[in-house]
Amino acid sequence: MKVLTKNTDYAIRALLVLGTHEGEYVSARQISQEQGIPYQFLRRILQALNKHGLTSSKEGVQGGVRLERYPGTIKIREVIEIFQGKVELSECMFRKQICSNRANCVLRHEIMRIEQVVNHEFEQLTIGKLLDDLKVLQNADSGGELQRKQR
Amino acid sequence: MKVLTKNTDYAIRALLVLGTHEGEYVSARQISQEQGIPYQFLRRILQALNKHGLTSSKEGVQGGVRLERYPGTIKIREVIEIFQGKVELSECMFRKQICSNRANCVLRHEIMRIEQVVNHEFEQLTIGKLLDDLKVLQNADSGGELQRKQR
DNA sequence: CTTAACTGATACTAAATTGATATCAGTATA
DNA sequence: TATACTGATATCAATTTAGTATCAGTTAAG
Repeated sequence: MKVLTKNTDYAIRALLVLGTHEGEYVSARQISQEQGIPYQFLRRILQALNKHGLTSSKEGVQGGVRLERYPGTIKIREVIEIFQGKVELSECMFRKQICSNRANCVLRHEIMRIEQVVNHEFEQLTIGKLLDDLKVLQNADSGGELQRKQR
Repeated sequence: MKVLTKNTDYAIRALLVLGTHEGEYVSARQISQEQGIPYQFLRRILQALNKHGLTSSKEGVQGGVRLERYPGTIKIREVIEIFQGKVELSECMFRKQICSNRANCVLRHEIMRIEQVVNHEFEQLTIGKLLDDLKVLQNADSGGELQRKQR
């Protein structure tokens, strides 16, 4: 049971790359190469991030994509919702159906509580937080793909 | 993004029905009707629960399925794992790949922390807990499918 | 001792989702 | 004006999900 899809995965990684180049345009090609993300797949992901205002783009030579918001304000929850919709543990039965059955009500209550716990975690985690963690790692050890690209 | 599939959903509901008839065999047909679960689909689910020892079955007339464990010991996490495998937020990249990329390491660390939070919740929640909640509801209000069947 | 109510075990199908690729048009810079 | 870019889609294969169907065997009840 895999909760996060490739879309979300790649989006987060792309945002991390952009976060290490704040203010600069970075091309899809470069992100693709740095992170090993299939180019065309990544392009669609970046277009979605653009549409949702997380990033903006510049066409033409020397164009690319850049962050439009401070990394600390970009919640992982948002990213997940762009590509996978709202996190719901069991949407069909517990949410959409009229709760005609007490068993469903019970389940719904507990399930929704867990749902809130999960959402809270994804709400607290931001691209900024991940970038901070990255910096700590880079100071402790000089390896790492993102850092090398900063040279 | 729906985390729990129908398999898990139906399995939990079937276990709740069985929990209200502890020790007795209940037929797939009856559970199907009570909970509105497609009969053949439910049969496969019950066979899986049998194979994993949560229930046992008796063939022939007056046969059916019954709980083999105390409801309080049946964790929702187990049920999920039977039908959806282990809860992993992002298995492919963060877990299976060698962590050659610092960004992945960072993600993995945070993702695994959240993963633990989620797993802890599903570990704490048991069929017994849900049955207790059910009883509280039934004492407060005489509606409810499961209760009616107990007459 | 036969019928009917059951489970065991699978095989099959349709639809949705996921991951990935391809194409063509337009834009900006060197 | 060639080239390095994005915008916008269209298409595709593999997998997963939800659901259906079938046939064989078992047991209780009449």
